[in-house]
Amino acid sequence: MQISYCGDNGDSQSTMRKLFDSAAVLFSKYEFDDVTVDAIVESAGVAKGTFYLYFKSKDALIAAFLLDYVSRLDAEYKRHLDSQPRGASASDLLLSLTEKIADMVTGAIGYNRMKTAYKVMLAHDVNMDTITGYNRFLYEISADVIRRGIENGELQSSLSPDVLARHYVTAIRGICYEWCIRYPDFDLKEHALTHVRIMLNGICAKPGSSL
Amino acid sequence: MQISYCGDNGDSQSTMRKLFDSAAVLFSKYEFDDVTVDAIVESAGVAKGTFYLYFKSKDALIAAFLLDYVSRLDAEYKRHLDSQPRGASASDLLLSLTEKIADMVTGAIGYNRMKTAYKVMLAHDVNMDTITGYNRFLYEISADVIRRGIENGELQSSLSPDVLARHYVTAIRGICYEWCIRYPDFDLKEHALTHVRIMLNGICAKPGSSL
DNA sequence: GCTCTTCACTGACCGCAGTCAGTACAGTTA
DNA sequence: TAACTGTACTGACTGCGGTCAGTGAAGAGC
Repeated sequence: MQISYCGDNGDSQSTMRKLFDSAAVLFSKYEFDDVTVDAIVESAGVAKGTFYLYFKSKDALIAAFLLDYVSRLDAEYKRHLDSQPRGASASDLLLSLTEKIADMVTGAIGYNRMKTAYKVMLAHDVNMDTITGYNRFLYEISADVIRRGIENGELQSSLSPDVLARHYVTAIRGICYEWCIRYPDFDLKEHALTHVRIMLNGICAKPGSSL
Repeated sequence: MQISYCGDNGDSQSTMRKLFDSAAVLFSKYEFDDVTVDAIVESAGVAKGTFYLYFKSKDALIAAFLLDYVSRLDAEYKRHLDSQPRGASASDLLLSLTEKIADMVTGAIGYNRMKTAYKVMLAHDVNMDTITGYNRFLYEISADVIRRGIENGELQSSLSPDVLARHYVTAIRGICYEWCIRYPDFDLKEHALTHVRIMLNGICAKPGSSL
């Protein structure tokens, strides 16, 4: 896993790694909020000032941690899609992807990490491009599904697959945000599936299909 | 305007008002982040501890400030809908409402207030029910539009108007969130209108309509 | 008169994120 | 050898959100 911000000459690289790895250990044990920068630097055996040579802020470190996480997530989403039956329709694929995302969010990722991620993205002084940038792998794989659906006539829209994929991801992100602010009184998977069905019916060539 | 948390016997009420009003003045001049609790209590002429008798946290005060704001916003949305021509279709009303919301968000409310609102909602230890609760007026007025659309056969869905309204508001909130994290590189109004069109086509009885 | 309780209010204090003037030391030049 | 430069690192310090033991005044009961 590659971390940004590093001048990579010997020691400085390893200091950064020490900080990142110490933080990763602490993050796996405690909530982000409960892990102090003091604890991280103590565990890494460096002074507090050193931390800020390598990370612009605590949020920046959290962002680096999350970016790493997200790229592995997207790889898993891709694997999930690839494991679907050959003849699956684009709608089914998109719904299956949605279900998979909901499962990951409510399961492996969990409320606290999601909440922190959404907070950090709002901070806006931290580079979260791997998560928010349109070159994120998730945009690519959902655009692929949509493109194939359009090519075989199953889906139809005046909008490009890329634009539709952006609307899909925006919707999913919005629903995950809603899950965070309503937690635990919100069924993420059910809401996400219903929303995607509403959207799909809007771009389906054959209307009147089940909702 | 009614603020929560108040024991309302004489002096205590006025101390709360002093705090709230001092904060409101400062919030109108500076960003939320730049207004310190120390500045608020100094301006209100009370000690810091007193602040925490009336507000659970700085976020709670901001929430109270925003709640007030939102109820006035929703009233304006209602007025906007009422001012639309008599024969306007449900789709047109929903699109017009969407446009109005986008205008308010990018205009009167602005990036910083939106960002803070979305951050505070994530905090989850602050009561934002007036904004997130399903009894928020915005849910009611959008459900009304959808209900009338269903009743006159323009819209069709196995889902209830209330559920559809929740999906509508969730979508709008999600797109506003997206606007915040991409600010300023995101056309809120255009994205919101397109998304609502996608959703509408999904619940329109007459398919094949323009997208 | 006197204690006891209640309650609005106080401000010194704490924890934590983030800062910055300063140190130590390994080259580099003269 | 001496003076200079760049750089990895340091830790005391600041600012701010939030806490809590304590104060003073206004009743309640005797």
